[in-house]
Amino acid sequence: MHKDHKEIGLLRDHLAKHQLKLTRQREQILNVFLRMEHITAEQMYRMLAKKDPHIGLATIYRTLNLFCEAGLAQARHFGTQTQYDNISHKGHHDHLICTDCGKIVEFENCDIERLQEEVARRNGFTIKTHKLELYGVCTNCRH
Amino acid sequence: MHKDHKEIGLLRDHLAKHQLKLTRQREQILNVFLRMEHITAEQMYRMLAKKDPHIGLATIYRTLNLFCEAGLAQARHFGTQTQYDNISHKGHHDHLICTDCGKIVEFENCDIERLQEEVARRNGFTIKTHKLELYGVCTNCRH
DNA sequence: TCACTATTGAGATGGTGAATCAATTTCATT
DNA sequence: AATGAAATTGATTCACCATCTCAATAGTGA
Repeated sequence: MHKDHKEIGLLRDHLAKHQLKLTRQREQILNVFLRMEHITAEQMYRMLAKKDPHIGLATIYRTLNLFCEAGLAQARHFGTQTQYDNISHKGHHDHLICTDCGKIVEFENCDIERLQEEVARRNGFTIKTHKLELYGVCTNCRH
Repeated sequence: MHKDHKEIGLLRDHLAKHQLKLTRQREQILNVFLRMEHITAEQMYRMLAKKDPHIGLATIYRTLNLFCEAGLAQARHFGTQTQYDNISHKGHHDHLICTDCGKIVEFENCDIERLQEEVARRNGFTIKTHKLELYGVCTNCRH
């Protein structure tokens, strides 16, 4: 029993439930995906480029979207590209972003998280992940 | 003194500070922008299409990005397009998003806002805006 | 007004992600 | 193991959004 192969079970469940099939490509893409916190289709493509039978870019996209449907991944539009976040890795760091110099500070705040859960519960939601970005001006840029 | 022309001052400040110019196009685009809560470049283009001297799509994109730099707007990738949110209109509604059906619920929570200010202060930041999105599953989709 | 510089607009370009479809692979059933 | 229906793959094409290019134009400080 491997410690990091809980997710393949989740994937198998989803595949079985939707009459989909477990292919070599899906396994290979999952193996790479599980080791990353987040990845783009392009990055994944490059990482798998040296595999013996090539994996096409279209398959990468399809499979990452499949992971989203199976609840393993979550798509996030970042700049022009789509980041596929690994849900199991969610040591979610939130961000403070300086709109002047672009400096980014990561933070984590349990109180905020608790309040988020509360808001979600009041609205009947079960939170899987979140994104919190604070935009402002840092000390240096305030002159 | 017009009540809705505070933003043109902000824009002028930004332009002056960066040696940029106030053009007819920028004024027209601002006028439309100020009346919308959020808008895409494509929408803006269509709304200005009947103006006497045409405004090119490239200019729309450039100007909306300028507004972001000036702190009047905030870009948000939604689906395949980019939404430009009018910051002055946002009685900052944050979002609860169902990853299954796409349902979006807006909410506001003063306690969270207060904690955000605190985090920012501890890091030497002065917050201008923020973006908070909670992703999860809504009641209907949980079966 | 002048001169300098930023801006504009039409079109070309780039880049992401999805659609197509013939060939291939999976897997439940023999 | 073999079969065959159904899903998957991958090379390519396609659609779309946003940015870049560059000659012509317009704003601004003197």
